Amino acid sequence: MTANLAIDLDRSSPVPLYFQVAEQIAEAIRRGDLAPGARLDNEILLADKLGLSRPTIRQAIQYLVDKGLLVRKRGVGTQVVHGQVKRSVELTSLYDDLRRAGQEPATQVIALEPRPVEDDIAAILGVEAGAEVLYLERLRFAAGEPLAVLHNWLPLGLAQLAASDLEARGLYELLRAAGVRLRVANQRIGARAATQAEAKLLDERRGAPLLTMIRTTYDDQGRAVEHGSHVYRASHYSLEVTLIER
Amino acid sequence: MTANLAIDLDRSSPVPLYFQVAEQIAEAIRRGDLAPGARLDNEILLADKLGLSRPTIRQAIQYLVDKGLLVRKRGVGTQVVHGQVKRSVELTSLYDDLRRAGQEPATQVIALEPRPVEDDIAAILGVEAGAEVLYLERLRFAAGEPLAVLHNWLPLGLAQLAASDLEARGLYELLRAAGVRLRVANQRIGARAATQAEAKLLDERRGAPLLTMIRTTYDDQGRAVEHGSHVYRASHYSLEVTLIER
DNA sequence: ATGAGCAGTTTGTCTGGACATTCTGACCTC
DNA sequence: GAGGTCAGAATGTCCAGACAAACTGCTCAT
Repeated sequence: MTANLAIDLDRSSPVPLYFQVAEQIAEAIRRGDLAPGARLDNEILLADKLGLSRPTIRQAIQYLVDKGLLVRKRGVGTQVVHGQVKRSVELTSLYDDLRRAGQEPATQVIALEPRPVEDDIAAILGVEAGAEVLYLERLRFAAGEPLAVLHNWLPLGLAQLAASDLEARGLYELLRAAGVRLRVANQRIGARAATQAEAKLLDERRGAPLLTMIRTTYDDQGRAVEHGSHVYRASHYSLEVTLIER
Repeated sequence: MTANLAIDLDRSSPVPLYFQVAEQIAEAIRRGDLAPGARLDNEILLADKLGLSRPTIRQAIQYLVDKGLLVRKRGVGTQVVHGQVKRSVELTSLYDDLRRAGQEPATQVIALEPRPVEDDIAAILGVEAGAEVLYLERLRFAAGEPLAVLHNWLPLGLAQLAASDLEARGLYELLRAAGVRLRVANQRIGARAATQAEAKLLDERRGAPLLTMIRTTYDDQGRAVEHGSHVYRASHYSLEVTLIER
């Protein structure tokens, strides 16, 4: 029942112990050593086996519960969730997602310039009305085909963004490299018909269904660092999300 | 800087202390007593003030960080996220969402019957191929207008679902009332054009953009308890999601 | 047979403490 | 004035233990 999984710890590593445990359990699930429905050893036994305290084990398990890989039930135990677990929801940009899927993303920068901010965007980003913000418009390709039109507004001074950088890497990756730490994002997802201009850019017919996403991202100080309004070709893209009830 | 918020605890209540703290901080944020960007007292001071231990305070704060209301930064402190925080992502059904928004939802049950399962659905639900599952098809209205067509498949025996129940309440609410504890859901969100049949049901034109959602929900034992394939009128509905980076 | 109650198991909550790591800002040196 | 250094402050990690609550399955009485 309780698979005997081997977990080795490196106490000299800077990687937290709870994280080492969590990673190795997750790996065992991915490999199939821990089948869906399998029960883990109870926390106390597990702590004993690994020479760790129970809080540390709990932290590791909680981490995986939050990611949707495990479920816990008082008086019963901890089990692996049935059904292949999809990639958990992370704060990634489309570019990262595509590259991970082996899709060879490419980007064409249409606009990259400071621009006086409109009032609604100013309110969202928390900058003064009339101030300048960086306006960015891109066309994203995957496997040689146009996939999405991306509009972004960013406060000035966050990072030095060059068009050449944006054509080689994703926006989030560049922000992270510039020391911005993304923490929270609110997204609104909808759909609408393509306008003629959008249809032309995306190689679709006017009226074709597009997936729309409006997103605002905040950093670890709670400041808005990016606002985006994007449209995707529904025929070529869909979004995946995992929800976890606490 | 650090707002002096009054938190009172009831140690005789069955509600966990960390949750009482979290709720009252969240309430202070909603009320505006804690403005966006405001810093909380540090954990040790807070623990001291409330007569709680630091781990308990940490648990309360972590809960709000996970919900996207707060951000923490080592060496600096804990701050309220800028920008009005939307309702966090919870495992709710469309029905709950609509009622919370004061939209007066209504439901018309089109089909509710056991039916031999198709192979792909069987694999998703983890039931044997050829077994029977409950098939459910509903048309959902809001404010008198058709809003979505909902298709669901459920393992038999989970709950006794009557059409009259389904017309008065949401599916998730009924499942919860029957003792099913929903924990994790995987969703895929996309868009496509309406077929003629869908257009007729939803009072749209053929080809109108629809938001699609395919969702599988698991309970606290990791078993699939519901699979749904839904389409929404994009002109009347959009989804909101909050992502948090750990 | 059937139902109620009880005991064991397991996770949930909470305490109190220790040390590590990271960030900020002030100070000092060159 | 520029740059590096260091101390203080805050969160991050980890430990050891205690009691509470919920679930399961067994036992016992009816």
